[in-house]
Amino acid sequence: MPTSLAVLADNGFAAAQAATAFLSRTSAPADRFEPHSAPRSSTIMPFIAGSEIYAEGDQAVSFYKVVSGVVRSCKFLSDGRRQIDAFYVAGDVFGFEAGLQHGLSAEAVNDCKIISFSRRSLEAGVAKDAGMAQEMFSYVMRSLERSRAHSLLLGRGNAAQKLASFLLEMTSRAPADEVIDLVMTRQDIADYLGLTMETVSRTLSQFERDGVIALSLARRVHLKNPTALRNLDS
Amino acid sequence: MPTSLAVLADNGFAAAQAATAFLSRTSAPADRFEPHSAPRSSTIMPFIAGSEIYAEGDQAVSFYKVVSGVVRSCKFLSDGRRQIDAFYVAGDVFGFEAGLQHGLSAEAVNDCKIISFSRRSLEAGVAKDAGMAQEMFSYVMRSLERSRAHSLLLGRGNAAQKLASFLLEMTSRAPADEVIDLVMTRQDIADYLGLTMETVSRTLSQFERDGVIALSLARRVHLKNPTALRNLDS
DNA sequence: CGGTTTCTTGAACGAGGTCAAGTTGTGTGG
DNA sequence: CCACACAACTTGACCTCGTTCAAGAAACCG
Repeated sequence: MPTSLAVLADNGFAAAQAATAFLSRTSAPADRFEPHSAPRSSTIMPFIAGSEIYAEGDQAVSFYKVVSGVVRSCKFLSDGRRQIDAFYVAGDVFGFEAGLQHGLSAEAVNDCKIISFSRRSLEAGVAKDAGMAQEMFSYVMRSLERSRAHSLLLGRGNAAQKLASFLLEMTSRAPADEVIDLVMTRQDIADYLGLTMETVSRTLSQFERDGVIALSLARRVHLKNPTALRNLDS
Repeated sequence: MPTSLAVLADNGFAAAQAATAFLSRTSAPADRFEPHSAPRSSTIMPFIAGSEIYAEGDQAVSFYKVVSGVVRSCKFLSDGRRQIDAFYVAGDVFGFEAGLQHGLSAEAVNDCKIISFSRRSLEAGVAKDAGMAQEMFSYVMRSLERSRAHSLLLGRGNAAQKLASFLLEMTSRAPADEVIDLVMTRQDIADYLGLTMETVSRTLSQFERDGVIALSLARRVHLKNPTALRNLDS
């Protein structure tokens, strides 16, 4: 197995496994961790909350993996609005591009650690090792699935459904069920769901009044009735 | 070059080219055609307007390429609504899945011809030939880019902006500029943009009143002022 | 603590949805 | 070739949900 993707593979993704997973099943468990040594082509970097990892239009010389913290990828519109495309948590890979430049910006939502991978060295490795291409492929397929799910979410009608989907998505990625610590602001959530901050706040308040959730802190959500959320989400 | 992707590669995508394109530039021109013989693993199939190519939940044993006509991929929601994820025209590849089953349905919008590729034979080829994996990769990257663009579109506010984006997207894929023959119904457009049929109709009428477009037939759009659309789209 | 950011809540407004006719277009059979 | 039927599209009137604008409350941080 090549070294340059060893870190990418740290959550149960040996290249050999990925080879069989290519186009067939990419649902490798994301919670298995194996020790590894960081290869030359990767660099671990800290980012403080709110700082920019890369900007729209930057040369896409690297791609990234979240070690800890949360990252948002987003686009700024000419009218000042912002659209968030995705949130990335520990284990997620982001920042691959078809073109030469990044089409979106990426920013640290809270303090986080990010591993960056040189795109050039990956390309070189890929030419030698089919397994590496397949591993990348599975990451891209996962991005594609998420992006499709996000499109579906945005197209679907009302605010309650969007927030139900959002909470369920966050739960599925959170360490514990029942309690989610949202790291992002209401504005972040709004920009992700195509709503306003106020509507997000109102809808969460309504969920609380209905006994579906409890908010011990503004960003700590207790799921009292996940089934109700799932019914909304449908 | 392996045979099983020869047809996939018919629009300027030799595997060798794709190898260099991997992760760097996938913007191969889609209008160059080279002669080829159909390999064993692919089958050309006609579909009549409205018929189903595959349904959500079907085993994803194949993926597909549009030869002629238009295909929509969509999801049916429990409340009876329908969300269209993408339209595919001649040259587009669709239907790859991370999992074992299709997450969306695909239907013929009008009469069309589709080439189907066996996923198994591709997997076998991929194990032998890195170039093939890279070629698939570039198709998936293109899907990812489109899906992201669609998310952005859906999140962005008003109906006029959505329709402007939609018309520009259709122009970019249409043979001639200035005149677009929309193949899909107003309902299809609505389900793609997260609007209602009525709003689509009203907005197009408004564009016509503003002299931005002309509608010689309901589905034939003449772009009188593309700049105005681009300004809306921003 | 005091200052600042984030979040919540209220009231009025408006874009888009809903419901309901009409109109245009298209294909089919007399 | 026309008449009829059916589907697709347009338009209008009303209503609803989410936005906007504005104020106040809560949480966070030096």
